[in-house]
Amino acid sequence: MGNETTRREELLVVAARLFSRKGYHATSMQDIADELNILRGSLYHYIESKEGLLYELMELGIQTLMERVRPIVESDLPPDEKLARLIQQHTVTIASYPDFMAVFLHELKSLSPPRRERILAYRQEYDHLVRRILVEGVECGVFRPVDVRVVSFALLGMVNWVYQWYSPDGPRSAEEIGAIFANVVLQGVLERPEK
Amino acid sequence: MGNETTRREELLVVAARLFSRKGYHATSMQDIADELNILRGSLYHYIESKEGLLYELMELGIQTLMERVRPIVESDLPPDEKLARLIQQHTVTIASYPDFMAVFLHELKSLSPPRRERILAYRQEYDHLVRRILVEGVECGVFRPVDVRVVSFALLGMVNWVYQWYSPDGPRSAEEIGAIFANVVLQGVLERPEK
DNA sequence: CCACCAATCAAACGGTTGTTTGGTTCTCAC
DNA sequence: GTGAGAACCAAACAACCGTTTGATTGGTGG
Repeated sequence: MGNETTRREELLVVAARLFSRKGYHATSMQDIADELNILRGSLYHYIESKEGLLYELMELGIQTLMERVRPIVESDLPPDEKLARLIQQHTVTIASYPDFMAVFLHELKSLSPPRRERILAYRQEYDHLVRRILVEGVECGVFRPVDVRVVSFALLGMVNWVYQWYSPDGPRSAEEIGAIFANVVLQGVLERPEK
Repeated sequence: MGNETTRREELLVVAARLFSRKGYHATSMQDIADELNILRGSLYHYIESKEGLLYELMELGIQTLMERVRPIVESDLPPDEKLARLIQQHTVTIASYPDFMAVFLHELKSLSPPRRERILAYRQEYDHLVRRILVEGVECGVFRPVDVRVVSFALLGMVNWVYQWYSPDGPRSAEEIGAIFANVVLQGVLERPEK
């Protein structure tokens, strides 16, 4: 780790930025090479192919997300606390690595079937983590008896959308946004009468 | 209207399907022409350019959404009822035209700046509609004093994400999904003690 | 000082891209 | 039955694509 970045990591970061801003197919090897001040053929000293590069970026994205969220799910906190922390952690992670996360969320269709299958497996694993919390909460009566599948999609849409509008210069930090999200999902927006 | 579809409308439908499945840049004029059984040069009898075609599809998407949602916002229903109906209508619209909506939500970055600006204006207009309901609800005490900006993004993420997973063959109709969404946003998932 | 190796260049490859041009076919109104 | 216009073809255009090959550079350990 430390402060040194290898040339290869530099390549990955540049590619993630370009892929997320312009899209995978709209970004040429030329574009990436220009940013690194080398010729486009030279990129193949670091990567196997353009699509291999895309796959690597997406795998990095989903793995980062998963290793940050899994400990929460497997902890022994009460379900409502787990859900709140998951929502917040997911939000913060997306805000921390917006380029990688945008690529991961956007470019699944740009992968060839075998690689797409592998990323889809990751994604389903992650979906399962989210649902486990909901099932747990409903079973022990902390949550109302909601449709777990639909609510988990609602939740994922809410947090995944963050990369579309979040800016570090905005009025709220990623932590605050995560907390607001969690609050809405748990309590709803409706004001309640005293009794 | 009626049952007759012109060749041009056929083109738009085919293009929307291909753009949404493979992405704009990954879809060639060849691909579109093949689907219509003509040569790719012949497409220019109907459209001005590939990007002009994309713009037209996106405009169709956002306009459809807006003309279905605006009457709800401008009605004189109470804010909680307005919000529930907006969420449901948005969900149903996305489920009804998934190809057009996916293109509208995904391909903004594929437009050149002038056209992108115009679509962005539509989108901001739509965002404004959503926020108006929230502000209204907070002001008259029906909603808790939430951060309107962040909550509106939460809400939009939730409903926009629908195109990623909805299937007409799934266990729930778009109307049901919309109702579940509205319920979560209004009430939250938390069970509440009797008193 | 030599040998190695990572990093990069230079040049070419076959293929595809979006778009233009000018001509052809077909249908239908008058 | 002739003129008009819509629908489409055939062919070409320059530009760019991802990838491969073999040579070259510069630094570093022995």
